Formats: sequence, C-alpha cells, structure tokens
Amino acid sequence: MSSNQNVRLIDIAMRLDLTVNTVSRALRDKSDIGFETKMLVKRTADEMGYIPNSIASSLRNGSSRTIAIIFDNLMNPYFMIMADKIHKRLDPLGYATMIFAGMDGRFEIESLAPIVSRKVDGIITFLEPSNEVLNIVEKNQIPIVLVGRKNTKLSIDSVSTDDFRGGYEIGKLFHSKNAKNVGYLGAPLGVECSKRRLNGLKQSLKDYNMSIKVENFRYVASNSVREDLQILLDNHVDAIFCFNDMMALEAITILKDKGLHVPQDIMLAGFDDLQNDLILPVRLTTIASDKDLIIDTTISMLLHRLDSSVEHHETRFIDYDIVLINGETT
Amino acid sequence: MSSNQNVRLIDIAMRLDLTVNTVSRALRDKSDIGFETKMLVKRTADEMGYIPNSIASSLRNGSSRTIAIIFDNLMNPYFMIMADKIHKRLDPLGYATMIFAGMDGRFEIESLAPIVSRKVDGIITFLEPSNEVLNIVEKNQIPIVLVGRKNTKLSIDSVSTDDFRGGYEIGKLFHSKNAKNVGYLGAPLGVECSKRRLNGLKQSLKDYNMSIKVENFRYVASNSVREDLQILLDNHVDAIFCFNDMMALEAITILKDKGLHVPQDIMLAGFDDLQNDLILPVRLTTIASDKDLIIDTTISMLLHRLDSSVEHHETRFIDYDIVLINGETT
DNA sequence: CTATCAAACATTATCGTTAATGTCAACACA
DNA sequence: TGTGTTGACATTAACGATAATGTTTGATAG
Repeated sequence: MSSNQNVRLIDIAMRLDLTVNTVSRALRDKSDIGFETKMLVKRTADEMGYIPNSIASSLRNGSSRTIAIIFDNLMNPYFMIMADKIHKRLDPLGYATMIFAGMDGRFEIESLAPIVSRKVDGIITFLEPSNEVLNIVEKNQIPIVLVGRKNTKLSIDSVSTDDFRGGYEIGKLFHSKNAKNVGYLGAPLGVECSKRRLNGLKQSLKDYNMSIKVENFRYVASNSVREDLQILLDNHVDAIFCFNDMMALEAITILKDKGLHVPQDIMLAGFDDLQNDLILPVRLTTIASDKDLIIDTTISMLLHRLDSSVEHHETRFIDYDIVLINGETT
Repeated sequence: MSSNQNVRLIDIAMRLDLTVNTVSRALRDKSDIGFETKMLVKRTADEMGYIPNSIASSLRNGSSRTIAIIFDNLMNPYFMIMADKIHKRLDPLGYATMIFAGMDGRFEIESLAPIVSRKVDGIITFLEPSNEVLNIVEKNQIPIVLVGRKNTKLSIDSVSTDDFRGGYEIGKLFHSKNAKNVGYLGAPLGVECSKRRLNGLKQSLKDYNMSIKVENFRYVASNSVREDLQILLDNHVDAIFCFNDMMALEAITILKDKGLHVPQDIMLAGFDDLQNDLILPVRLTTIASDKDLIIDTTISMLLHRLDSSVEHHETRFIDYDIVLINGETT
C-alpha cells in the first residue's frame, strides 16, 4: 500500500538501487539487462503498483497511441455502431480511441486544435474535413481516413460505399413493387454522398420510365423531416427513399402518427442497415453495406499510413451486399 | 507554409529572438510580459500555425484535462445519450472526454491501467468498480463518480435514480390497468439497481394484492431475452416490467414477431425513457428520470472533487418525474 | 548621487520516460 | 601480456511546456 502518490520508475529504481533507465529497460524486456534483474524489477514494480505514465512516454516517443474519431453527433446510432467497431479493432492493437464530436456537420479548423494538440497517431473522420484542416493534418503528418463521405474535391484517403448504385437499386426495387411516384428525403445540400444516392435513384427512375419530379427530392434540414415529409405526402408519393435509416425511422414514426402504415400505405427505404447491429422494433428496407469490412479497410489504410509515408491518396469502395425488404432479403 | 513539421514554442522564440519561457507566458497572457511583446508573439504564433503540445503541458502540469467515461458497451443507446450529454457539458470547460468501453460488465483492475496511465483528471463510470479499482483510483487521487448503479457496499460518490420507487410505480400502474400476473425481465444477478427495481415492483404487487411468482422474475443474460420472455409467456403473464428500455425494445420486437401486440395483448414497461432523446418508432411506457439533471449533478460532484480533497462519499438521488403510458403522461 | 524598486525579459530546473552513449569488470584469444 | 569483446549496468541528453528564480535596465526616492 505504501505512500499515497504515484509510483514512478525512479521509486522502483531507488528501492532496488538501480538506475531509472535500467528499470525502464527491464520492464520492457530490452536487451542489456540481466535475467535476474528483469525478474526482480518486474516483481517489484508489481508489488509497488507501478502504472506507467503514458503522458511522459508519449512526449518522449512522439506518439500517444491514440486514434481520434470525428463525427458530428454522438447520438447518431450509425456513428455509434461504427465507433464501437473501431474501438473493438484498435483496442487489441494497443490504441485508445478518442471521440471528438459535436462539430455541427463540418470538420473545421477550430475543432482541430484539440486533436492535433493531443498528438493522436491517426484520425478517422466521418465528416468531410475542410481544406485547411487537411493542410494542417498533412503538415503535422497525421494519417487521416475519411469514411463514407467521399467528396471528389478532397485529396484524402477514404473508404466509401457505392452510393450511386445503392440509390439505383432502391429505385429499381420501388419499380418492381409498382411504385409510380418516388420521393427522396436527403441530407442537406452539400453532402456529396446524399447527392450520389439521389443521382443513383434518378438514374433508375429514368431507366424504368418512372416519373421524376424535382419537387419530390428534398434536402432535409436537421429538424425539418416532418415538413419535408408532409410535402411529399401532399405530392402523393407512394414510395420514399430516405438518406439513411435514422431518417427512415423518423419518417416511419411520423407516418405512424398520421395513421399511415409502411409498406401498405407507402413504401419506405433507408440506408445503412442499422437493424443488423441494433435492436429495432421495426424492419426497414435498406441498403446494407458491410460495416465490418468498411472499418477493417479504414483501419488497415490508417495503419498503413502510419509506417509508410504519403505518396498518393486513394478511395476504396465497399460493396453493399443485400437489400432488405421488411426483413426479407431480395 | 514554412517547414513540414510541428511548430513549437522554441520555433517562435527563435524567430523573434526571445526565450521559450517568454513566448509561453506571452501566449497565456501572464504578467511580466510587455504588451507589445504579447501582441507580437501572438501574431507570430498565429502566422506560424502554432498548436500547443498538450502532451508536454500535461506532463508538466500533471493534468491532461481529460475525463474518462466508463461503460461496457458503446452500442447501448442509453450510454450513448449519457456520453453525449457529458461531452456537451465538459467541452465548454476545456475538458476532453475519453470513452473507455468494452469491459464486459465489470470495471476491473485490468481495465484501469490505460485510464490511470493517461492521467485523466476524473472518471465517470456507469459500471460498478471493484474494490481494487477503487483503491488504486484513490491512491492516485483521481475523482470518480458512479452513475446509476449505486451499490451500497461501495464507498464511492454516486448519482442514482430511485430504482425502488421506479419499480413500485410500474407495479402500481400495471395494477391500475388490471394486470393480474406481472413478470420482470431483469439484468443479470448481481446488478444492484436491477435488484432494487425488482424489489420496488414486488412491494407494489404486495401492496396491491397482486400475485407474486418467483419464476416470473428473470435474471436475463445478455443474449437470452428471447428465452426468458418465452418463459414469461408460458407462465401467462399479462404485464412485463423490463430492466430498461433497450430490453423492452427487444421484447417488443420479439413479441411482434410472435404476432403479439403491446399493450393490447400484453403490457410492457421499461426504464430510462430513451424516446425522449432518440427517435424511436414505438412509444414505450417507461420511467423517465431527468438525464440532464443526472449528468449535471455528476459533473458538479466530479468537479467539486477536483479542487477539494475527499472527506466523505455521498450518493445523490435524482427523482424521476414522469411515467409515460404509450406516450401519454400519467 | 546612490539605494530601491519594478518592469521585462532570461536562466534553470522539472514533469516521467526513453534513446544514445559511457563505463567497467570478466573473459577470450594470439 | 596486452588487446578485443561482451554482458550488465550507469550517465547524459532529449521530448515540449512551464514554474521558480536571476538579471538587466531605467525610473524614482531620499
């Protein structure tokens, strides 16, 4: 139980009449230290309750063995699922994950200082970083990978699903179910992946000779799902593609309040397949990409950048593999 | 854009032909530095894109301005909501939040090293820490607050809801709705707060002369909701109190699969009121405690410990304020 | 005209750990 | 006998920021 303060290397060293360095090397099983000494040091460290000060070793090593995850809102289940998967992959590798959230949709320079300042070894972001952010990150040589929101204008490593094809398949599906008037509840203007999903949807509507009405394609602000949905209902849509499952869930909830049932009264589709990772009391038609593969790819790209320097940025696309209709695979 | 590496205090100092210390003090608006110099230093730091190395200052100051949040599973919406609230409160105070998860139900000594090692300024835990953990935390003088899982045997600051009364009210509610045979889907044995909720339930069943059958009170393992639920159905319960909303959601989903409707065919109640913070496509009968108040209380207790030393541990109980029945306040 | 003081900066030591060198005794080899 | 060699440890110098002292210059007081 000894004293009341932290045990440091020097405390062990003094106890054993060794130097700090010897203790440090002994604990990390380095060469140049006798077997007996190593054993003794380790045992003593254990007895004294030594816990290394990783702040100090981070300073010395220039690495904090921490990966930053960036997204705008902790309370979005999709991000949470991803954060969980990231955490589960990185933990065995000795990396802690630090979540930076609450950025209000944009990854700007103001949010960057706390991250860079903490000397994270890498950044996984679900938000498009601004160019300034990218400059600083590059200047500080921090590997960064963008997940799911690839913007062609950005020069950054990224992992993404095939948004266009996702949108296309939903349109095709709606057609096969005899939808005539399809609407889209999208992310706010400027979110590239939402635009790509919409483009895919439009293309399939065109290919299948369904009507394309611009007023049915909405850019939904964060708390205006209700209004945009009402507009679609006023326009008598019979099928709605939602940017993601969260929006679809909100839409279902609102529709239910209005006494409308899915899919009997109106068809609905989302994107992300949350129900695969979360318990949801409804079954959604949705685009399911392989989240584990997305995360595995992301992390391997990130770790790859950790030891090799940047030559060229690449984007890897992860195929989605199934579309679910009310729980049944098509 | 100057060089390719980090800008440090010494880089600014050399540029301006000042000492590191002067630059440091100038940037932090300390006394002993002339007004002109401060301005010059700040401007130069800005131009050079200086970002302080908080690892270094943490080492020097002995504080990382980081608060650790502990829970077992990132993917639990309740924790996520709480984490979000904590983050939103601490961020303006300059504290980063670091999430430590994946602990599999127990907060044991193995999980502690990475936390202590990082010199966090405080710990907010949603898991009961073991006594060893508590010892080490105290030895290292790290303030810690336990949220929602108060175990009377532990000497620790904590914030909790009145679990007993919550359970009691649900029983009372079931009685008012003419339930005759009430079941409980609880947390695994050993989770104190689940036991308290059950005790509350039992008490109300007794007070209202409803039948108390031990076989209807289940300790549900993480992935056996289905089996335990089936047992309750076999026992012909007409109302089920679930440990929390997540379990209630899972139960609803399973019941729906079986063609049973809530509340027509069977009554169901949860705990936490997730629907207040999350979009849920169902309305749950649930116990709603004031989550913001819980978090505010937690953080104020934590911050209080940061500057005053430990004298005595206390538990504060947060009242729940409403019970919802399918969305209607009782 | 010198002692006193304060403003404005410089020097030095320190946080805990770790990499790069230094030292020294024991032993081998020719 | 002298020259390497090696095992096992010690010494020193970082990492970047900051608190505790020192130093210088100029102004003010007596």
